[in-house]
Amino acid sequence: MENSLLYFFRGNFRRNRKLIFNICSQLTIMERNFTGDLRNLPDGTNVIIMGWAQEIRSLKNLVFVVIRDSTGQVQATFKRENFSNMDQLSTLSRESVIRVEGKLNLQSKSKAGFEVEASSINVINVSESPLPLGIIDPVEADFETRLNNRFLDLRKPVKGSIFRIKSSMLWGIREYLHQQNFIEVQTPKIVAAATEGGADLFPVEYFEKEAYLNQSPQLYKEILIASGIDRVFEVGPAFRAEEHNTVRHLNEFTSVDIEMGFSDHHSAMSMLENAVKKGIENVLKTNSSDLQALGLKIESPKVPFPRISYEECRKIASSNGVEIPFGEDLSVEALKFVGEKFHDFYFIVDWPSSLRPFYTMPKEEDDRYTNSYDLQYREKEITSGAQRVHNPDLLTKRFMEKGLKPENFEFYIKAFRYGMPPHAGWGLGLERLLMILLDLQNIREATLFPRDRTRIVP
RNA sequence: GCCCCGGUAGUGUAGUGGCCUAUCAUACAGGCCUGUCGAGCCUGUGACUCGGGUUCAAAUCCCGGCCGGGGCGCCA
Repeated sequence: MENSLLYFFRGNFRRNRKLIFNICSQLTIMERNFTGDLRNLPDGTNVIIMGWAQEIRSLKNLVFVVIRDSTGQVQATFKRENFSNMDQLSTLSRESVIRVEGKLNLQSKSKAGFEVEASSINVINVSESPLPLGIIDPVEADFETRLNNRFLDLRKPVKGSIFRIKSSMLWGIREYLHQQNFIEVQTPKIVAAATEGGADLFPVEYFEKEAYLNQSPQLYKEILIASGIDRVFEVGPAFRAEEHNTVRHLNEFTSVDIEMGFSDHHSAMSMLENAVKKGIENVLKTNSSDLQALGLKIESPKVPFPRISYEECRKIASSNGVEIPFGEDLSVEALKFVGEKFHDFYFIVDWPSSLRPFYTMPKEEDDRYTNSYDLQYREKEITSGAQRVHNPDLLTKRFMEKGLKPENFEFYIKAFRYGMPPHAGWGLGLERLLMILLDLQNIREATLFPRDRTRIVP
């Protein structure tokens, strides 16, 4: 890897020796101004802008170049009277990386009200043309074209906003969990056993053994409860080999998981609604310009979120003419009726045992139901959680009821035999939450490089 | 896994058997224009997913492949 990089530089060096000398000296000696800071500098300041040539408009004695960097954009004006090398600009292509030096003009006639009166330009790296995808073209490309050229797609400021928001939302959630004495952990993604059965796992060749990509950190975070760490959370990839083809499923997504010892589903739900609230509040605090760019007005959700039982949902569906037999999952159609009644966030609690995995704690008073919950936003499921079974005998029984062989999970059950506290937790789909927060129509919009039924490149 | 739909210049589209030498916009190349800012005007380059079939004639109809989109199921 390092060698190939070296050869790349050597090759380029030979071809563009002069250019590289030029760039290196500039990058190290000179400071760089961000376009987002220009407004606050004194008029006439000498500035250096580095970024992409977003737009080039040339008139006879005048060329305008709009430069975009990570903080915004600015127009650089080249006048024949104070810029000798106008011919240099005729070859400039859109999206080339450039460095422009000039004087800041805060009284400019441009619409932005400020511009840079350019005195020099260096083309640091040329962009080929035509572009596979226009950054500022009035026609929006198909999503497939955009994903195939994702690095260009992400140059559009609104696309960047999505991922800045994703980052601060996660930051807010992390901060909250830290305050609540959780520690962040990393568990294996290459595993031997299925979490909840073997159907939807990606097999991987692991030397002489068969292994899988983990669909959830569930078993490992429970084992950590037996380790005495007590409160853990993990942010990591989860892999599902389901052949779904929808706007809200990915085959690789980011799961935010927590598990807490000496705890039940009620305190886990409280932790969840507060984590979501803090994540959103951190977005409100840090991303006002991104939200503005996306044309969104968002409010912090009120906690606690409503709790609605599975049985109530069935009744709501039934009163709208949709019958869900006991023990069957609530269909999208049914959830739409529930979502009409409880918009925004709400919990569906007390799911039947038949719909929940083996590790879910049955209700003491009626074991047809469980101490489980889903966090919903209208008809969309964001999070699934529950109090877990902590008694090893009950756990073994539940394995068998689900048609799973307890001996395949010996490494897991063993952790329950030597003192396992009662515990509860949840797993939250980060992209789903972002999708809901930003009203994105496709979960792939909330993913830099989505992995779906057919896409593994780029 | 099931059902429905689509594939035309770099990008996005119009075109449902002959009027297609394939529309329009944008991008791209060249030219004009002293301040543009969705700049404007002129000129130019550039495309029917692949294979087979039907027909005097196929972008258009039929079959298959490949690629993609949407819905459901399942899930986060």
